[in-house]
Amino acid sequence: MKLSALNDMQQKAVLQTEGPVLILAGAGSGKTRVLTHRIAYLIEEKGIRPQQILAITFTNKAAQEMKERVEAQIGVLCRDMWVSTFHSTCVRILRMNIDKLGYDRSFVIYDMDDQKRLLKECYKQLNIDDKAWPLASTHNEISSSKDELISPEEYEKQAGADFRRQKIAQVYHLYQKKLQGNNALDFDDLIFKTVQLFTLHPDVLEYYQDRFQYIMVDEYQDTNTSQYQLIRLLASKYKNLCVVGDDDQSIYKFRGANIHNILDFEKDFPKALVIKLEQNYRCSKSILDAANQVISNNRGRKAKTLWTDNPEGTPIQKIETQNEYEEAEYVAKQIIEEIEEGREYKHIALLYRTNAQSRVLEEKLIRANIPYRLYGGVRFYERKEIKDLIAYLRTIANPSDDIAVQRIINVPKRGIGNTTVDRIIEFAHTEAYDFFDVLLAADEIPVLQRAASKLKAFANMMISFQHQVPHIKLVELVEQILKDTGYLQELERENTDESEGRIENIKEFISKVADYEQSADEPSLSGLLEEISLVADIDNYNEENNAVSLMTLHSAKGLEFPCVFITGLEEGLFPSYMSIASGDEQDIEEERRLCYVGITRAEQQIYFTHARSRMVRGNTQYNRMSRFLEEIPVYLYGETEEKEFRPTSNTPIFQQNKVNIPTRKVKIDMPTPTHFQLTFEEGDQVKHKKFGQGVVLEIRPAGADYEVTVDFGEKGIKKLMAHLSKLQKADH
DNA sequence: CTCCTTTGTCTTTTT
DNA sequence: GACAAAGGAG
Repeated sequence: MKLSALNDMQQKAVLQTEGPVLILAGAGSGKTRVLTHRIAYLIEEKGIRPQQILAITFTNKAAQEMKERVEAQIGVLCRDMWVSTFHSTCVRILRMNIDKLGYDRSFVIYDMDDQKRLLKECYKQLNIDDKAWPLASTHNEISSSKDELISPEEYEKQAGADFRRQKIAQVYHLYQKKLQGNNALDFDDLIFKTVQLFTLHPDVLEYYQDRFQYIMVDEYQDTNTSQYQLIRLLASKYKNLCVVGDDDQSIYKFRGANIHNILDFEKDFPKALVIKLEQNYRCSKSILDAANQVISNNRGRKAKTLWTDNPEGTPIQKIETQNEYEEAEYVAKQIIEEIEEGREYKHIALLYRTNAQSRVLEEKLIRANIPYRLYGGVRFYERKEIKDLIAYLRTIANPSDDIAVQRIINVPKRGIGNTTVDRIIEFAHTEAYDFFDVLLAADEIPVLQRAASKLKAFANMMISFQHQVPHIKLVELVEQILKDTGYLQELERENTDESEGRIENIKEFISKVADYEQSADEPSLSGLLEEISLVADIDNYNEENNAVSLMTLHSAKGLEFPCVFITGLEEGLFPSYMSIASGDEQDIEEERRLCYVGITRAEQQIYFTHARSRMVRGNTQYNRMSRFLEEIPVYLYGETEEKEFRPTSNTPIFQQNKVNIPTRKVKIDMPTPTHFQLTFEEGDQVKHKKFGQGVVLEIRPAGADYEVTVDFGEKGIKKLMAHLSKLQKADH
């Protein structure tokens, strides 16, 4: 086995196979290489069997790559080696054992949307007003409690006399009861229930301890308490635990990530060997310097200095524009320049803090005929038509899944309205039936008499699908559903751009099902559903596809690109308004780490852009340049510190052509009028819905719209966006 | 029961 | 601006 390709520290990390090891791996320091070599070394030199190894990665994509790399290196397939994410690992364990916790082994996994629906149901049943108790915050509280391994009972105990927390405890209880009744787990349950399984059933724990004698965890800085406990339990017998992480890249606090897991590793595992990988192989010197300068403003870090032998490289670029449209135009123009100088599309990434920022960028890329691919945002499996189809599949796989049944009971329309559905829920609840069972017994229930025939027809159709499952292929099942329910027919009848897009998506879904059926070891309906619920969008990242990548800074973690644009570097956007307003320096520090992650994605070239004004949620904001850019010393920006970009009115690249986006249909509503036609001028009388009639004092262009100052007399002088507020010219 | 319009809230980030 | 929920008409 060749270790000569590794530096001293990397070799040390590979060779120390026994006992607890903490690898502090700076950005671009070759940690993936270390991990794959380590696994290969375990198998080849130490004679460890692949099935004794468990490696946890952050994404499915990373897992797959790591496995392939190991297999390529040792020339043997390792089918029994578990390389996967926390969630997938837990699902695998639970599928074998969850009956011990009173669930059925064919449980389904609820995504965010399902979770919210179920919560809403709880609200209804408990008579809780979602105005006074925002759904999102309740959901958040329950989710983070689960991350902290706090059960409903425990939560209630801790709530004490606190009214708010008592109320949430009530919801949490019911929510959990309903999940179990639907034979469903949410994301957080996957980990929580596995820990519970291990704590309540030591024999099961011991089985997995003996099986996984060598455990490795990547991106350890982003593990939360429940994940930590899971690993601690699994590793406690043999203690061959190797964790890899970088405290400077911890960016998932909002998801419960506990940075102390990595900061206190040596406390938890006293004899741990700590190895620091400090040589960066990825970034040019300028880029790394910039990143180091930014992150040096954080306190409470593990001491380390990331350095590189790489050349200085080209200076980093900082560009200011008037607004987000010009920012996007600059980016598009600059991408074209990069391409002309020989860069490939797939080597360019466009990063931003919030998903909402992608729209304007997409628009300009399309006009400039630049192929791109969008990751995140509205995910493929979250689209209405896809979720509908999945709900059908879920109903077939698990009729107890009330949320799925309710989603599709009247999609497409079969004359089963809200009133009927409410009555079914009511009845199911008082008599403790599954929603689906009520459908079958509808004609015996007085309040459902009128709808009974429709309900039974629906239920029978689902049952007949169920009977078919063992005999036909999954693809055929999906096609059968589309046909028998009339779903496809209805879309075809609509015949709009939108419905066409939906049909496209359905076709893509079918081909994904076919892919699954071909590639899976033992394809099954529940296996398909599981895969669907656990894939992240980034898992579909594909090098083959020669297109610019657009994604949030969070999604970019673990990836690298020769050329990176980070857009929207403005106070209030990045760092986010929330982190500034909280007044907690720790929140700013998390944003700064996110910035650090962003910068260190770049190998050769990085561009920072910020806009003086930007539309956020319908109104224009004026933001100062981000503090993070102030933290980068001037000399790194090259000769000209700040450049300003001014588009010329007829920049040739922005033709109105649409471009075909290769694989995924991206939802964009084009074209957005660049020049909104005003029907009035200064001095005219205009009408407004709320304020009535007024006189136009001033008109200023702002993005695609105009900012108009109007004197509404006693209602005051207002600044309005002409298009947005639908200002109309009025006669006297 | 369905379709259409209006209203209000919202967003940081995601397995 | 986007989307869901609520309200009103047929």
